[in-house]
Amino acid sequence: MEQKQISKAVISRLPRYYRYLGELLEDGVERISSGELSAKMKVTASQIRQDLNNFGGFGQQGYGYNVKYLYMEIAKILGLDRPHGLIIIGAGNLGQAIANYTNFERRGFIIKGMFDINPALIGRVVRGVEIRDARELEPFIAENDVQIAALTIPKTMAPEMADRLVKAGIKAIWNFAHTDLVVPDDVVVENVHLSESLMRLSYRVCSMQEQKEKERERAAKKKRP
Amino acid sequence: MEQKQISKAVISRLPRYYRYLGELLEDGVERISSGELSAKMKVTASQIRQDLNNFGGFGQQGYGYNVKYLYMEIAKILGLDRPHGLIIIGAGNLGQAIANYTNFERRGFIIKGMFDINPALIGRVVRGVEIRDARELEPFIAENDVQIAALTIPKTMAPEMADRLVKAGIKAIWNFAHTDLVVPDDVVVENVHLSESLMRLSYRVCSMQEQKEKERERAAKKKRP
DNA sequence: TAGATTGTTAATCGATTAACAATC
DNA sequence: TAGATTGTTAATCGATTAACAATC
Repeated sequence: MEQKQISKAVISRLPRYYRYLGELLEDGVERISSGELSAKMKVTASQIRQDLNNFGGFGQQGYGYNVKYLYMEIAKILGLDRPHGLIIIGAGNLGQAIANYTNFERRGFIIKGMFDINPALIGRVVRGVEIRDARELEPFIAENDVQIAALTIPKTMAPEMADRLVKAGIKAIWNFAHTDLVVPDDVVVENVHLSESLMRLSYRVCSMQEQKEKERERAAKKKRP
Repeated sequence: MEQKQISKAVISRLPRYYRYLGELLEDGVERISSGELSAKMKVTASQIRQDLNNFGGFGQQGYGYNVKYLYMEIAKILGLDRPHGLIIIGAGNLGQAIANYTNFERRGFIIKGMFDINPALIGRVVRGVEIRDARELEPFIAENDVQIAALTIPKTMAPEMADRLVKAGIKAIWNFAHTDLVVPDDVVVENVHLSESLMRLSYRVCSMQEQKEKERERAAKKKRP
């Protein structure tokens, strides 16, 4: 919760620390050293200490870190200690998957509404949340405390919808559409580009295959030179 | 398609280059310079040239890059020029969302089957793909050419299922379960941890808010010192 | 040829790791 | 007190950017 621009790399590691600490907490572990945590998480102890000290000294020399305290401090840093109103734009499978994931609500992400343009979906209820007509979007945002919009619609409609969301006063867009959105500087966009993730996977599968082939060749050459 | 260990950062940028080149191709653009592409993508021209030259010289001095050629070369690098058999483990909303995304098939990711343990889902057909009983998993993998498994099941069941997949000979796991999987070195795991993505978003929303408050304070102090 | 733009080397910047003094 | 482990500084490593010679 400090200033002086924390690096993106650090931020992206915090949720993973949070997850591991949550599991330790469930297992009844009271304290942990950076060394033990490092072994569990497969990162260096140095990195853990360095990362945490961006936000203050949460540990104690000779003791380590109190799991529950650190867990709650990271929650504060990530803003999980306060509620965030969330709407889902696009009530297809992906939108419904998000709506159905109860853990988000446990972390303070309150699903206020879902929207779609498909008449077959409008009116249906997913986990207690009604799917509304996308035309009702602007008044809904104005009347409800909504910070975040998850955008789970086709990429062709995404830029126009992003504009509407920004104009309606949304603070952040969780973008699942396969396109880059253009928004003002003070609106946060977090992209989840599944196709890019799958391509990275594909690259890694192929290079793994190549590596294995090369090894096989080398082995064959050794045997029969 | 070269060796000498390409950095992860480079790989993760390739799919985005690929996406932009695909759009340029659709728009009928024949050639583009690193400078123009850099302006479009909001990255430095230097980085584009540096990234591409990891894999060979695709451009031409004084001309730039041929869009179609570069597009196809990146496809080769990413392994999109050959088919990848894919199965989906977990036929809930998320699994169905993946099954319904036609673009994956256009990139060579062929959905061979879907699996679930829920009797209400088994037998249903999603985009021509039947949902099968998870007990049929091993023989199915043995008989069909399956490289990749998308894992869209709850985290409690994920580790056990990952073991089964590895034993059955799967090459890569596209992991949507909120947990880290332990697999042998030659099995690729690509994680999509949505909850971590949402927490990063939350952090950024909160720090944006803080920044604005600070600015407001500063402005107020100036006015009334 | 002159202009444009790459490929590539060198310089800078930032992130990670190592080391250790401070201290519980 | 002695041992353990943090917080933090310094060293290393890697990634990004700048610069420019090569060349189309």
